[in-house]
Amino acid sequence: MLRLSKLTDYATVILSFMAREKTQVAAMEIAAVTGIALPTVSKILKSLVNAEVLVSTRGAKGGYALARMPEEISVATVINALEGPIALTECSISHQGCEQALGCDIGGNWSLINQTIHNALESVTLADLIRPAVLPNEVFIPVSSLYR
Amino acid sequence: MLRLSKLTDYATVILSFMAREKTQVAAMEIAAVTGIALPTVSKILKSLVNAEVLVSTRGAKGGYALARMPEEISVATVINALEGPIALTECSISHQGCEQALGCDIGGNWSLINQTIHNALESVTLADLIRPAVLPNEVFIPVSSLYR
DNA sequence: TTAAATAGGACTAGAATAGTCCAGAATTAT
DNA sequence: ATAATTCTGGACTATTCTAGTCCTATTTAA
Ligand code: FES
Ligand code: FES
Repeated sequence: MLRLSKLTDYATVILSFMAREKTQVAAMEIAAVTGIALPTVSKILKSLVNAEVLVSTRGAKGGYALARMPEEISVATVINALEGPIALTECSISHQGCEQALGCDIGGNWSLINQTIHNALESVTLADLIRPAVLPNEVFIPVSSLYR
Repeated sequence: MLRLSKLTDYATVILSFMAREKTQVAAMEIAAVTGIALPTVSKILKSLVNAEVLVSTRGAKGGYALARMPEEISVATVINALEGPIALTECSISHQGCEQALGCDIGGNWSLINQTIHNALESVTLADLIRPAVLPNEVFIPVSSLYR
């Protein structure tokens, strides 16, 4: 289904909240507001700090805050923080030693696809996500999916 | 990591082979050529038939063949066949009843992202995959060649 | 009728994800 | 100082998803 992991999804929710909040907030507060369990929130925040998307302050009155402006935090960065490098195929990452299948000599054009997708994700920022919604009218849902 | 499932990867390998072959081939033959185990090949082919990417002929001398020209089979279609609808977030699919997190009111702009990615995958066909390779960004130049 | 294929679906094992928990370190408040 | 608060790092478990296998039925050719 080419989906984002749940954790990444949560991350965008959390970050959206933080982008609106603008002030430093504690993990517990985020958990309360979003309805995501504290340990899970905590885990996500830790990943985001490691990826330098957030900065943290320890101790009483501590908490988390965005490391940069929402305009400068791309969706690609967030996905990267939670799920590692964005790439569709193995060979796109390692670029060597991929022996998925003996008869495979695809290689080339996949990286073009990967690049395209990466660009798409890189071009959307947190700021875009919290904007009222540009709404591209209709979302296309394949008929076949309705019958599963 | 936003990756394709292994099965989908296999599918592209198999389809690439079939696109070159052009004639009807049996599952066993494909298994032999690609090095993928027969039951697995079989499973994938069945999915592709259901998605109408392939047509099958039963009985002795039966086998599989592309249902359309390689130019008319998009990567999006293939992914769809193996993994279901392409969408990054839950709400993009059901468009209702997504209660991932209480505080979430993202919605809108994600579908823009989804749409972009879907377009990217829709615009690449089987024919593109088997083309010698347009080779974008990184091109590997053997060090040895630099000294000639 | 027999052999060669695909069709469909059940099933198992393994891997990845989601989620929890705890002991430790840093900071502030008392 | 001491206590309370809050993040840190990693281990751990449970659950879900994926990959892969296998079996039985059906179709077709010879
Ligand atoms: S999938 Fe990596 S070489 Fe084909
Ligand atoms: S992720 Fe679905 S509503 Fe927010």
